[in-house]
Amino acid sequence: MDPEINLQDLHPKKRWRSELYAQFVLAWQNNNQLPAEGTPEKNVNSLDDNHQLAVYTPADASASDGTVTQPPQNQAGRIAPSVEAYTVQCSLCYKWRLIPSKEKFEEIREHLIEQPFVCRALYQWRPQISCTVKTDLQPDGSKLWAIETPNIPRPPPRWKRILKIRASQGTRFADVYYYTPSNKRLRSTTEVQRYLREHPNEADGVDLGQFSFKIPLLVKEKSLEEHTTRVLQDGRKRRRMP
DNA sequence: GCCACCGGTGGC
DNA sequence: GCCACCGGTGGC
Repeated sequence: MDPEINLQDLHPKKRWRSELYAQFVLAWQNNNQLPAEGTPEKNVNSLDDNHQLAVYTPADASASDGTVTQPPQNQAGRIAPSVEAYTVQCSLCYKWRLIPSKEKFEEIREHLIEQPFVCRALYQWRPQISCTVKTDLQPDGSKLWAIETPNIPRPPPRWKRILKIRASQGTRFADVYYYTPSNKRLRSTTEVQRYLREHPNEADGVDLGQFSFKIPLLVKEKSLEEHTTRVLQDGRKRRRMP
């Protein structure tokens, strides 16, 4: 039986903040490490094969999203980074757990507030997992992290939600796009609205509430630790950091 | 000509 | 100041 935290005990604001720990890990300069096409990726430090984690890589992105076959380049020839892994922080022990797939991540994210993530939720993939197992990943200066908004709905069946990191860090660091079942790219709720109106055959059972164009908040690893510590101090002083 | 990408801006 | 939205444009 999973232990459960009592959300009622937390001040709403603190509760909100304490549940913010669904995060992307972004690989910033992974262009030198693109795995050969079709090669399963097993690069996650400190994990053994039993864990069978699939890390979200550029190669995976091209396979599952069908949107890119080559790393995109901007005018300067720089390769845009892409999301390398998805991780969620356990609401009990605060350790980071890698999520085996983007789809699973979206599933967790969708209900993160009502169902805070706990290590044991990964039981299906990692039978030995519990809060006593050491953290999957530690901020080590090699990655960029971005904090997701909790409770973003999963995209409708056959639709895909893509976070596209920009190659040049100008006004914003990423964009969210939705791809329709017929692979048309939409970039705002008004475009979604119009598309659904003009394609009633694809609009069945689909409504605007299922879409969110919110991009995650980019944070430096250092800030991430400070942020985490601060929230811990606010919310649960007696908990130990992983 | 198309479209992916990025910057600008208007509304809040 | 933030962010949702979309126009412009450069590369293909």
